Amino acid sequence: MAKYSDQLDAMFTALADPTRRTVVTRLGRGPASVGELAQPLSISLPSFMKHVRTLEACGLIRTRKTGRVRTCVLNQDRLGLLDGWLEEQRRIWEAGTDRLEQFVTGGQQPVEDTTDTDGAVDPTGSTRITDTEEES
Amino acid sequence: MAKYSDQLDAMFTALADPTRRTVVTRLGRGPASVGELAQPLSISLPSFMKHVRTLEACGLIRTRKTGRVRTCVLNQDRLGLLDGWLEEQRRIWEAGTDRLEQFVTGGQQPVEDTTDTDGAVDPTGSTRITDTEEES
DNA sequence: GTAATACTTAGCTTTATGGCTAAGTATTCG
DNA sequence: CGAATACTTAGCCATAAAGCTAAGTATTAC
Repeated sequence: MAKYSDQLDAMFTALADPTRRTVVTRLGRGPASVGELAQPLSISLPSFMKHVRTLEACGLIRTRKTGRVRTCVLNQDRLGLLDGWLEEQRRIWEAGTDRLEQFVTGGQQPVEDTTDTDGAVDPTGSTRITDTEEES
Repeated sequence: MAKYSDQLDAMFTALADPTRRTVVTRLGRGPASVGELAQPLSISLPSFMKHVRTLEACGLIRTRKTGRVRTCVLNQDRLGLLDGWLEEQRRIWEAGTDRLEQFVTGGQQPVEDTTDTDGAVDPTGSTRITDTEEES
């Protein structure tokens, strides 16, 4: 079972390259062969194939070889992994916003980690970031 | 003006690392100092600082130094860049599904490339991807 | 004023990426 | 059958990424 975190690694890494995003976008319009995909991209076929395999490895596309042609198809569902992560983040920081509101209206420390980190508290004595000066 | 595509590069690259995603998630709960963020991550401070800079460079976090402490804050809005890209993709492949339906019901080529160089279209801008589709 | 704290800067190492050429292999065309 | 087509495999290179130690530099604590 590939860990969730590893899947995100692979997904984000795959999408971090403009060539690969181009492929994803193009495949959004429908299936295409490796050659068709590579043709407009001034890149050698071997180099392009690496991108194809990267996209396939993270599950974003699926490919199938028929005769001498390999056809690529977008696996739209896979983008749900990103939606999920974004959703998760929003859920977390919305909870944080609630705490902040509670703080503003009620008067508690708005944050100060659950889980990790430790109890080291803001040395300025107030939980603010908007304070004094700047750096070099 | 940093190109939209470059911003996506930086954003996806930043999120491709589990350490950095951990930081984003942690900052979703509220601001924290560099030291607080690094402490639970068995990594040297200099190494950790690189991650902080990477996150800052892509706009996902903002930092401010007060005294000897650098505090980091999540810039939630920046995740909208990802939402935007995902939205764009969906729009494209939903149009593709329409064409496919047209194909199934009507009888045309369901696809056939529209030489694009990336989803290198600023979704906030005006340049649409158009997608002229079908000819012949 | 001396120490401890919280980063910073420098410089180095290892591994991963992205791209290329040359040389196959399997199919399909004439 | 022989040639053209559509990838594949096998190296090889240059650059970027991620981590480390050692040695600063401000700040704050004592």
